[in-house]
Amino acid sequence: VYSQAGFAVGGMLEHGGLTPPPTAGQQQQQQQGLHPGEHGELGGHHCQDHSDEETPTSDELEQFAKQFKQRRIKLGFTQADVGLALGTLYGNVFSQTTICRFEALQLSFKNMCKLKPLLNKWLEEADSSTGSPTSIDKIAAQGRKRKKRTSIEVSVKGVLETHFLKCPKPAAQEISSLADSLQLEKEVVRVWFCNRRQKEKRMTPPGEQQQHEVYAHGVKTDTACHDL
Amino acid sequence: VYSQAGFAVGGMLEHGGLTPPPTAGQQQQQQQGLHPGEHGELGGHHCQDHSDEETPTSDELEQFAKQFKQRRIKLGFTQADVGLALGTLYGNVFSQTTICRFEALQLSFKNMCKLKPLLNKWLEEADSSTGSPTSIDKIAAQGRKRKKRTSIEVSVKGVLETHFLKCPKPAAQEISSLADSLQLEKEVVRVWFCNRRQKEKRMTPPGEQQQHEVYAHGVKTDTACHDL
DNA sequence: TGCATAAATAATAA
DNA sequence: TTATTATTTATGCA
Repeated sequence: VYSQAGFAVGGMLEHGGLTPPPTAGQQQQQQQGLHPGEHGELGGHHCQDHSDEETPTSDELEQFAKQFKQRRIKLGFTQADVGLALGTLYGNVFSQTTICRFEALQLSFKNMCKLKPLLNKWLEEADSSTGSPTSIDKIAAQGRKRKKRTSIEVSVKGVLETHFLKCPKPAAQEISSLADSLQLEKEVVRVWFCNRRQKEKRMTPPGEQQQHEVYAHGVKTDTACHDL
Repeated sequence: VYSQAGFAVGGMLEHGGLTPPPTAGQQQQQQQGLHPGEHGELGGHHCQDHSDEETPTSDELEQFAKQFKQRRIKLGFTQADVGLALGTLYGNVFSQTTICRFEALQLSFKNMCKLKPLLNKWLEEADSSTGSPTSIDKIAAQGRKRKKRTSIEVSVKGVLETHFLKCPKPAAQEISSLADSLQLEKEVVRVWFCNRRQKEKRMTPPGEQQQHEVYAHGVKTDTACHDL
């Protein structure tokens, strides 16, 4: 295992993990505070994948975790898949729970560090051997009768959500173009809206409405959501 | 508290960072990513795009403004949203008017140049992190966190269990009254039954009775349990 | 740490 | 559309 260079990290990332202290937590703006350290790293010098076999910084871990999740989803694996794969691949099985916690940065720093290289390795493998029976592809599965559950990326979800707010019931054509721009099957988008509407209905009745809506364009527009 | 990992901003590379799947995808893979026939320079998918820091030409500005607008819309943000976001993100708030003028190229050249990098940054961020609690997406109403896991008391569980045995699939109304008498949210009860049925299914097939030819679709013997 | 299960959500059935 | 199922993710707790 990896010896920790002198690193007095104790119960770091307890709950909020690496999340910085809730600066002036009033309002939902609490996420704003984290700017002191991130600044201009944007899309800059991260071309090469993490080659940190050494103790990474919290930031790196954060970055990695996020990236990891993104790619895992994109590749179509579940947390459980990964946990299992780690077992068959490197001898250490992990529960879905653990993978979940890793992605959410809810493990101890030490733990995160220990897991990172393994996951990174898995990622590389999964990434390159998409399709080859090497090991990971349990995807093969069997003749699924049911369509494999699509995993929609967070960012994409955001877009959908936004659209929903503007127009909860888009016309077929709108769905088409939306699906097109998001590179999703039209059917997937259609279903998403169906489910979203259902959810809305389930949530609404309980009276309680969100109180402060940050400068919402709150005009609960009628129905005709034209445009585009 | 569940302030789920805040994740630093960082312009995570959408999919250009790690090894691009060279395989001839045989997997349904729904390619997330750049939109087909559109531009190809926005978003931080490059390792080095310093080109934005320097004085752009009028043409570049025009191009950018156009693309910006397009993507802003696609992402579902209003000009006002952007203006505000710039404030919370980088310290400079701008009015909707300004953003509008930017998009319409109605600002002075100098002004345009000053704004461009900020907007570009915003775009990258919005593009890659829609959904993560970064900041921008607050707007996308994505602010709904996961409900805190309800803890059902043993005694209450007992009651539920009993009911389940009598009727594993209660109607909405029954759920309501049950929830009412147990002082639980209706939704919680509904979900409980859902999960309970799931569990039943998992447990029922004693042992591994996976195989066995195609038996005509299960005889949905169950039905509403109208007996109260 | 992981099990058991609550909650969330994509896909289906009716 | 509504009702449910099937699958996944996230947590309380031991």
